[in-house]
Amino acid sequence: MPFPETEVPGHLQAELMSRGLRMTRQRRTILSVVETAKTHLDASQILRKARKLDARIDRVTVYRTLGLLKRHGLIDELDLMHLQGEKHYYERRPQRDHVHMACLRCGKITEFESDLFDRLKGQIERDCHFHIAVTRLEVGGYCKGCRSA
Amino acid sequence: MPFPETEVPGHLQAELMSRGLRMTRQRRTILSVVETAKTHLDASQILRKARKLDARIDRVTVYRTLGLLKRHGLIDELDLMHLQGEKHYYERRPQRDHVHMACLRCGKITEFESDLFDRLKGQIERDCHFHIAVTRLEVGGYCKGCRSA
DNA sequence: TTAAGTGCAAATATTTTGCTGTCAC
DNA sequence: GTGACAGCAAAATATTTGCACTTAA
Repeated sequence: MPFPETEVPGHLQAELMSRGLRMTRQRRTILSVVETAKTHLDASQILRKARKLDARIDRVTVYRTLGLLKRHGLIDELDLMHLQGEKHYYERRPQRDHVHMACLRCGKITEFESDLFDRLKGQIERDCHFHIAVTRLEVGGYCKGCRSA
Repeated sequence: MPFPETEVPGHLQAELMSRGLRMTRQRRTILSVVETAKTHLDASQILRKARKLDARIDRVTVYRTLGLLKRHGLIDELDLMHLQGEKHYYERRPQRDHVHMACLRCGKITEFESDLFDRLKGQIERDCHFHIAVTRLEVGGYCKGCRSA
């Protein structure tokens, strides 16, 4: 397999169709925006990018499609420590959960994967008898550049 | 010392005063609500409880006081996986960070402290050269009771 | 005394809902 | 053909801001 499962282009579309959901013109457009995003986008940014591909897309449809993807566990919702208002950001669900670090000074978002995080999740499942469906680990602080500045 | 630092009654008030902030009747009331809360409260719940102690408190003052406590690192803001809408919940900053587990079925919130979490934070600080100011680890899933039901 | 804080009203931001018409299957 | 979906308008929810009045220090 040339790409990891979640990075195959059209993966989201294939997942939704395999669940018997209808693939509309609008959904295809929104999914492609989410799939090709290089940063964490909020609903308004997704709407703007989707409209560049197809002007006939309503804001509500973006919200409904994001809700759909969320409910099916295909994307994760982030707050990024509410660095800029109360909006939510979205990313394709990764194979491996990661930490989101938000610099409180420059606003930069960094991601970090860690065995300790994987082990912590295992510990939670075992010790708390809690079946984890989704995780969100965000830390706010100061990045390397901003610490020394 | 009879109580851990953050649980001393009046701790929040003492902290704010030591930082040269004015202690108004309204602030005292709101601080006491936050300090004595037994569960995670949102702004509206805090307002309601504060008004039982003193009817002359405005919703805006609650928001401003919560913002103040947040900026001074005296309380933490939680989303609790947005289980009920987009409101935020607040808790006194604990001595030791913990995981918040939110059951997606029954809505129960559980807290869990873990050495692995402490170690993960240490790893982030070292490996990413990131100085952590605040953390938020929330996991959504199914609690023991709901898994077996 | 006076700068910080409060209350009120209004604004802003984000997301959701009701309903009618449209389109994927 | 029909039930799922989209668009539009409006509502709901949560929070913030401007400004005149009040009060802690």
